[in-house]
Amino acid sequence: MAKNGKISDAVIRRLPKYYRYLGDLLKNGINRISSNELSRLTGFTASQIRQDLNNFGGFGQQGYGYDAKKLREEISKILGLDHKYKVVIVGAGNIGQAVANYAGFYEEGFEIMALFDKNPKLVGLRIRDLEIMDIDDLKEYLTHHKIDLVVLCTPKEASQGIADIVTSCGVQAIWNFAPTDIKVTDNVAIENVRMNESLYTLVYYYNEKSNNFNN
Amino acid sequence: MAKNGKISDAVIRRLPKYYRYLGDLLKNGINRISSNELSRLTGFTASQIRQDLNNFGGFGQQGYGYDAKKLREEISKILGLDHKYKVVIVGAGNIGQAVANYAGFYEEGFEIMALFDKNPKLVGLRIRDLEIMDIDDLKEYLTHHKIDLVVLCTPKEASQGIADIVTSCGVQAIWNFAPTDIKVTDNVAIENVRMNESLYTLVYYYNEKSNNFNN
DNA sequence: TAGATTGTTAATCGATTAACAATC
DNA sequence: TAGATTGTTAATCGATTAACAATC
Repeated sequence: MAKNGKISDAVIRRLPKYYRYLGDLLKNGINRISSNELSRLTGFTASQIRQDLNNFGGFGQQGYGYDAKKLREEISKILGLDHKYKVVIVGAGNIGQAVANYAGFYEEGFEIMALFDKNPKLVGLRIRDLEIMDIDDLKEYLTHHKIDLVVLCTPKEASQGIADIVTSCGVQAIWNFAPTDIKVTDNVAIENVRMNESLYTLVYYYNEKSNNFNN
Repeated sequence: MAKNGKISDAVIRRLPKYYRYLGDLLKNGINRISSNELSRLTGFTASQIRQDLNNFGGFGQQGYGYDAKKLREEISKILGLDHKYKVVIVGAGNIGQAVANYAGFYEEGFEIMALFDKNPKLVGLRIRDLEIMDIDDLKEYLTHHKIDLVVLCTPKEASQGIADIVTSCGVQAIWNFAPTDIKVTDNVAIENVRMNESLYTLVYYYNEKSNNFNN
């Protein structure tokens, strides 16, 4: 842990992976897990796993390991997955629909409350049990509903404008799929899914491996 | 640069961001850029930017800065974006369709050659100018076409199986959107887009900020 | 030339790993 | 108890930042 008591981003970003594997273990009826075994599953070192978890408390037991169910619950609490979150999706194209349709999010407490789009061909269509609403009604909607999180699935030209609108309405979390950087005030959490950058990185490593082959 | 001469992953993952901002600059008719100005745009320190770029060569000029066009081309070469890549998408649901429909990928040289799906309701449908093919024909297709990259947009239960098939057919790059870890041999590049983990991380920071507010 | 800005080395910082005492 | 495995400190490693000489 850093001296200021803040947990580093690298640690936080490993927690979801622990959470996922613990879920898998429980599904397979395994209730006890050692840092060594978790290391084998996740690819992180056992030492790192113990360090990570000890940032938040001593969840294990010497000579035994960790109780998978209890540990998963603790990580759930740390991440905040023990709460429910009201979500609005802006941009109801493929990505917006993919998020709306992904059952896994609902199971973890993310409730899609509404979808908005600018395209008249999409407005009125139903995704699951939700009718896509007109983007012009977004501000009005947000002033009347307490929304935790907005998923930004608009073209990149529109995203900063939408971000400004939703944050001015009090939304404090933005999940951005547009390939652009969005500026928000310090009280707003923002997380980018950078598909472009991911693809370019993949291509770099693809070529690196191919080149090695030609050596 | 590490002693072994290998560029660190952290450096590689910053390159696409440089690449993007250089493109924006060129679009705005700006041809000259200093590390200081790039720092302001990207949020990385000027020192880091100079370090990063110098891993690959001295692309700048003292007293002047960098030529945006030249620098962008160099990064393009480093990442391998100066090549064309033949791409097959497996799983033609929302995510698969989103990738297929995203024009930006085509512009960067990624040619979608075919889409495959298991769902008979999707097979035969057209996405852009491509007919969705039956997953049963995937192996046959790959043996007759040299494909660089497979995009995995299947449910997580199917992804390892598909990965095994495509790598056995010689595909050496997998872009995986399924929320699971896939095992491949060392000659295959794999890159995961972990939407779940991204969302959980966002929620962590969202709660952290809210808690601060309540202090 | 003077000013600007890179390229590059050295210093710092933080993250990861190793080691082992504590203890179940 | 003996064996196992955590929690935690110390050592190492690598990444970032600072500084400045080189040079355009």
